[in-house]
Amino acid sequence: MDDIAHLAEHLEEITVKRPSDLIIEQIRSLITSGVLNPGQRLPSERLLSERFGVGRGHVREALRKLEFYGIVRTLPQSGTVVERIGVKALDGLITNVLGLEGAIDYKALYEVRDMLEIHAARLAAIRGSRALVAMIGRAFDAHKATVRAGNAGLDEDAMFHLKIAEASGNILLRTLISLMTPDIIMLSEELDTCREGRAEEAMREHERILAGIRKRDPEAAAEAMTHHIIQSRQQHERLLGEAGLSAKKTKNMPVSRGQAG
Amino acid sequence: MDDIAHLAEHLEEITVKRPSDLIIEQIRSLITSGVLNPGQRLPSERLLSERFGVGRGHVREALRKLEFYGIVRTLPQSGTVVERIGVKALDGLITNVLGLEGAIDYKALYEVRDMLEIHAARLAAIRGSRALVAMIGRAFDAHKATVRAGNAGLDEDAMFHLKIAEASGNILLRTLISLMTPDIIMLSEELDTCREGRAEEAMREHERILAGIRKRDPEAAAEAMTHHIIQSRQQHERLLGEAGLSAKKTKNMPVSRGQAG
DNA sequence: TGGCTAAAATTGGTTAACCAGATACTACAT
DNA sequence: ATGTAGTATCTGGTTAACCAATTTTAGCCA
Repeated sequence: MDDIAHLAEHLEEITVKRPSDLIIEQIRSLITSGVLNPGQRLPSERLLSERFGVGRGHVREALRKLEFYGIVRTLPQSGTVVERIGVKALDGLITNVLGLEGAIDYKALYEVRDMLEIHAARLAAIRGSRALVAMIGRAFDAHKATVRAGNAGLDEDAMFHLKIAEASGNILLRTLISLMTPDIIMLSEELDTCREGRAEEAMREHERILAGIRKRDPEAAAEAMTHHIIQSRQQHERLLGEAGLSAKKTKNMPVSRGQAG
Repeated sequence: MDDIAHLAEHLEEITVKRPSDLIIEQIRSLITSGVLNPGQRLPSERLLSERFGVGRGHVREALRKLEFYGIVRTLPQSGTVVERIGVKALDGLITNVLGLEGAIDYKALYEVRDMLEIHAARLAAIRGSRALVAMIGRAFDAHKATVRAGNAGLDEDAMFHLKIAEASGNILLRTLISLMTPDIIMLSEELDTCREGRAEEAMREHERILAGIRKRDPEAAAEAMTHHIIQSRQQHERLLGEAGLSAKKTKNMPVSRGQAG
């Protein structure tokens, strides 16, 4: 049995490249080699699938991915065309698409999220409608009640942030914050970040953010959100350190997942 | 014929709801009504498809979408489970998923992009590796050469920004900037933003950004990027105004497109 | 009774066949 | 020669059937 254990040491992890990624690579080389030019129509899905010796589903998946990143455009019953973008940019973009290996480390996630949340608070103070600000207020009340009842209130905490994102009036901002929310919630749960009165603390920080938005004071709201986020982050980093997970990766971030596993 | 013209006035635009979105709504009501709890397994794809009277493909598309937004998780040959997140947050997240109607207006796109690009420049100055900073330099040289040759150089311009995003060392940031790049390029092309020496101007602004990154001066880099972006934006807004397209929408932003049309 | 094994049913993954709409082509009338 | 109607073909969209891995369950043995 020791032989096997010894053998195992030599087994390197193999990366099973997805069929769709291989197809994307092929399409990239078609573009960079000049066989396929911007604005031009790609071969039909059927042709591509039989040429690659794989089901049409995989070809479709690859095309959806490229369409998602704005590299091609599929017209129903007509065909798929390469966007009219310079070849260098196309090459760079496709490289990025293929570059999203696995998961994203939390440090990266937090960095982006912080930026977005702070700006969302600012925008909510500037242009959040009366109704949406009232929604934020209700979300805060729900959070407060849950925390006062002795619960962690992660659920309500997240809703508070989502409502602010909604009130920002920027649908893209809202969507991106929405995308990151599940990971934040699950990590918080895993680390039990709400221990030792942190839930109560977070609630009070929320109160300041809400006050800033209600006063229509963008900088106050942004400052309060910055403070809240710094506090949360310190707590997370401390707990990640305790658990020895300083470089922990997410499992859920969308950009890391192929759209069809 | 006047009758027909008159009739046309009364024809309201109908929204053809995607099958996948209808399925998502059903799943949401299963969750909010308590029939389906967080952590629990969804019915099989087969059951859902025959229950909804639609092909399994549509069910799969709906599940991919929900998985993309971190709401469910599909395990191969095993089943799909709802993430262990509070019901309120799940409801809010699904609402957001369904809320992404059509396209995104450019104002929203620019707001988010600006935030991200400025921070990317800052991070690139702080932690961009020597090799990556050199890549930014080469991208700048290529842009400069193209502009000096009298071309718009949109392609090379985009590459410069992408390289900075790469040097930021934040893969998520890089991905998000990458996502927005095609729309920016296509709008710039459409508006012919590089007219009247704007290309040369942009190139000089790039030069300042590059200098900041090379000096490892984060704030200088961020400031230069801010200046560059303000200039670009003013140009864009002016031209959008001229063309009477002040509320123009994108056609490509990923979050607005279902992953599988 | 408890634990193990093997077979059957269920799962998502994959492929192939079919459908309706868009396109390109051809024949015909002008 | 040219514009046009009709048809054949090709496109992506959709569905259904098949496959392999997993899970469950029934049966057996200690």
